[in-house]
Amino acid sequence: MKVLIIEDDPLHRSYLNEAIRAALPECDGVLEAENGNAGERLARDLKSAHIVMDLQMSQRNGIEAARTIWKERPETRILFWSNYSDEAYVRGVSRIVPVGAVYGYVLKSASDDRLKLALRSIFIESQCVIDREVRGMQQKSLGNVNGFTEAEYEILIDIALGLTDRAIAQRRNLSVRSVQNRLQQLYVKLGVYQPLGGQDDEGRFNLRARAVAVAFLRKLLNHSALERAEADLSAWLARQPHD
Amino acid sequence: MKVLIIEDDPLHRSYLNEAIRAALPECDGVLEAENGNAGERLARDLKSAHIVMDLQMSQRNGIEAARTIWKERPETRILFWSNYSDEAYVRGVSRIVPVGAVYGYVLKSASDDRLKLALRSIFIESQCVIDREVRGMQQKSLGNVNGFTEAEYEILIDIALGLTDRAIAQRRNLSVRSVQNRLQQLYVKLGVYQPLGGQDDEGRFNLRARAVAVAFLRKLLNHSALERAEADLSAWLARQPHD
DNA sequence: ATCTTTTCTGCGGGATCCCGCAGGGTCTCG
DNA sequence: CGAGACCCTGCGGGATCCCGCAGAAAAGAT
Repeated sequence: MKVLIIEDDPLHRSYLNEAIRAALPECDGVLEAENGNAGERLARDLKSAHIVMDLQMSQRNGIEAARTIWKERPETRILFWSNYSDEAYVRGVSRIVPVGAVYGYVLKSASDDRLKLALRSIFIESQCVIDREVRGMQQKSLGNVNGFTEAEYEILIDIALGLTDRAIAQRRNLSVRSVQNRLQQLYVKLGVYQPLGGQDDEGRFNLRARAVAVAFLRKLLNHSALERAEADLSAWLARQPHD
Repeated sequence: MKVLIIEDDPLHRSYLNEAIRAALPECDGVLEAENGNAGERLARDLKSAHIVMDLQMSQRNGIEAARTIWKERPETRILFWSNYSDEAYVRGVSRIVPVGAVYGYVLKSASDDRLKLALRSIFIESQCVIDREVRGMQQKSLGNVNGFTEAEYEILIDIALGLTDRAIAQRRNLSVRSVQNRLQQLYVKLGVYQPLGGQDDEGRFNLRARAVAVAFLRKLLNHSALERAEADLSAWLARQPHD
């Protein structure tokens, strides 16, 4: 059994290496990659790898790497080991995990023991391990309580990218008016909507831009989510003949 | 001589601790704080501390901490030790460094020796040390070559926060038209402006929203910059009587 | 099959945004 | 002093956005 580490911070890499050797004595080889690209390559070469990776790497974001790895080999087991439990990350991960796949998500702030336990659970006992905090985020995200529909999240991304209503309608196969409906819905859920009564900060905010701002502040969006979205967008634009 | 470490990652903290003891034998005490708040408190208690800190901490952002520390004791020497050289960070730091202050900015990806050398330069020889990469960012940022004026940066932040033209005008003491002028300027510099000729992706983008998106993608803006801006904004809103 | 709920859609109008045009300030340089 | 460069400002108009209203279509429920 071999384990592949994908992590760009050297300190964290060597810490992980040690933890893996300690927690998994049956493991007979630990490989390291310092970014998503190298990680994908190594994962492709290895027959069936067990992977521990960071999200948020400079070269190629962890979620992208995981997506292509899982696309080629859906049975690969991946433990995400991240600093944050931003909704953007959690949503990004649960969007790409294949059905029935074994994976984990533990925070770097977790204790030594928790990490080792997660390693054993996932790689030996084939059991998913999701940190409490991350799990909470998932629930809040997927349950409709204070949670965002896939449609709402989608349109949030579209305006964050700077698309016009018309472009969004075209991209999502909707009428312009429907796009605007979803926008209104989004504004309400983000607490950005301005009831006409309050003369207080009337007209201070541009709803569209404000929605993006609070989404960022609430970590519903983050840099890597935006990068992924931008990549998707330009792929779509290239596929688009002309208007 | 005592040194204060402000850094939220335990691994990096202990690594720093070791590096400091190795590089500065004349140092007779190393204190650690795991977030900005605790760091500020410790800095206040110590007579005259030398500080090494991370930007990007969860509780209270490094730039905020540095600002209050320097406000109380401008002669404090601070070495910023960060993962990134985002323009947003570099600009944030150089905006708050007091005149004549001794400080440093080195990346975590730098070698062991570079870090130790920086420690000695700053704390012993009173000499500023700025990483090449960061320095490059500074130049590009401050020089007008592909760089952004303070005014442009300011308005970028305002639209990123979601303010309307009118609100911006009010806040910055300008007419609405002037705000719009600056916006146009900004659009041009961000490469977002759409010359009327090109029928290609005509009308695909909402310039205002798109500008914010590319600013984020180019790391001209990041989460912590937005957080600071939001705090400033709400302070200003509170100070505002009513329109 | 019928009723209900949700979502999609067109219409229309007021507010906002984007920006060309033109006039009036300040500052510098010759 | 005038010429030039720069920024600020008002005006006006076309495009876009925000959203109430109401009918049509789709998805579920009884």
